Amino acid sequence: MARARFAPSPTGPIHIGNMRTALFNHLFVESGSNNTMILRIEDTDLQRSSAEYERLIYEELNWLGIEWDEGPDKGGDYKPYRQSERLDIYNKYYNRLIEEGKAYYCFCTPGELERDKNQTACEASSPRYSGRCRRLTGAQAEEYLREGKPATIRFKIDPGRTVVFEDVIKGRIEINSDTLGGDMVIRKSDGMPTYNFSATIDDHLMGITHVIRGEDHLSNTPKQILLYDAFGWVPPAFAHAPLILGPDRTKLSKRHGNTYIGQYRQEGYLPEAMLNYLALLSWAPEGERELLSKEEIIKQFRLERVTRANPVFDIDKLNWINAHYIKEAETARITELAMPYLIKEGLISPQEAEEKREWLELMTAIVQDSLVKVSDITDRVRIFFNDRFEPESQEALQTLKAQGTAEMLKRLKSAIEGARQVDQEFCSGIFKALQKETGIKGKHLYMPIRVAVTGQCHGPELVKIFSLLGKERLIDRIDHVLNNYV
RNA sequence: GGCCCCUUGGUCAAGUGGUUAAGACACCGCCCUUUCACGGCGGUAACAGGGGUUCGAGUCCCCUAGGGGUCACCA
Repeated sequence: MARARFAPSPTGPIHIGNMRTALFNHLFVESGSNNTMILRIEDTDLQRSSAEYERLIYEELNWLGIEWDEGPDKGGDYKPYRQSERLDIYNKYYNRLIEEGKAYYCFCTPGELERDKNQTACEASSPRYSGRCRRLTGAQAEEYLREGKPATIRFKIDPGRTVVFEDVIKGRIEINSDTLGGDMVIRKSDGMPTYNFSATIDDHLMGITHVIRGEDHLSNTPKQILLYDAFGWVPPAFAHAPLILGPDRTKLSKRHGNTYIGQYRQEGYLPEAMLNYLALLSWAPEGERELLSKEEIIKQFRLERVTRANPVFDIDKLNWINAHYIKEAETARITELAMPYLIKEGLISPQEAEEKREWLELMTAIVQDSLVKVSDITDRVRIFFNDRFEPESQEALQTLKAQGTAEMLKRLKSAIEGARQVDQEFCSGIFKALQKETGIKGKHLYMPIRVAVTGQCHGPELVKIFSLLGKERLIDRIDHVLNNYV
């Protein structure tokens, strides 16, 4: 009966690291029976949050197959699930802390705080709030409030306390309250709660039993535990997963190329590949098989088996996994996914994408096994579109200029003209016959043919190329080459 | 800088005091293929360093070094 939550801020496209956090929550929830996944939108940063980014969160989660039982779009017994709609709730708890003397209004201006910070910066330890407004009397605070002075609310953090908790992944963690920066702001002067406050209130009120998140929140945890204590609540279990690093061992960021999950989707990575790879970062299955379906991963997943060291994001391995799933996928699906790339590349029109679907699927089948990501398809199938190509290189051109090529191609052309179909049977027959008639064999036979029908020295099997292009186009291409390059 | 976390091959990682220290990606080689890709087989390569504890340490303890995180009226 565990309840876990994924609580993103709609302040940008969803990052690889966030996605893995969402995934770990999902795997954890699904690995038990009767567990619940909650999606909570933490939109308390008014400047940066937007409805569009919230929409994107749903879209990306759906793409990867991460489901939730309660959320802004789904409702649930603990609604609302958007923090900006929970302000009344937070008010109640600020007041309670103030009444109990555990929090107070602070009227320090940003300038004052800046000055304090610069002063303490000289000291060896980390900066902390001076506690100036803590000493204000109730009457003074009332007075300032009446004057309309901007105020935050601060939660008292007494020094000399040791906060201890047992992290499901990291183990026992002990932190001294001296290092927490002093009394912390729980309500900003714009009336919004700060992260540590709203997360704590909501996690408690929503009955969250397991907080699974990135390691960057490890240092927030003691502050939150102090809040739980102040309210007399029992904190949930915490599980902090190590952060994903770039190849240079710094936190994964834009400098490392694609960091948003949507970019991978757009490049033609399959969700099952992404999910499989992400699950393999900081976690390993018990057996030796690494290519696992979501169901298989769920069956084995346990938070306790998540590693503590930071993994490096390895695009090579993702590519390998993705290529595997592309090979395994239905050709119809890959064809469908390939359409936007072919259209964008100008290889086909949107109408052709529909009308010539059957042929396009035959084409996709030919190159499917060679794709690392779906977008690779454009380069692989380009040879099937332009009938007026030039030989790709000097080498290709030389191949056509070889002794006897013209004669051989003419014979090939007339054989095709006379053929019912250019299929496997036709091909093996005509290739054998050409060998006999012209005395050209091996590489010297196949290469000129390949170049004559595609312009390239490399590509799929000739038979497949023949049957896909069909009689007319083959003849047309051979004529074109005969007239211009031989 | 203070505090916290971490450290097995280039990368992901198995390993919970006794192993020839798994496996995967990448790389290299061979095979398949009259091309490319796919595929098959094989190979190179690791316990950060130093002290302890122990009959015995990748596994436990300490120190050093390195990496990461965090020190906001951002989440």
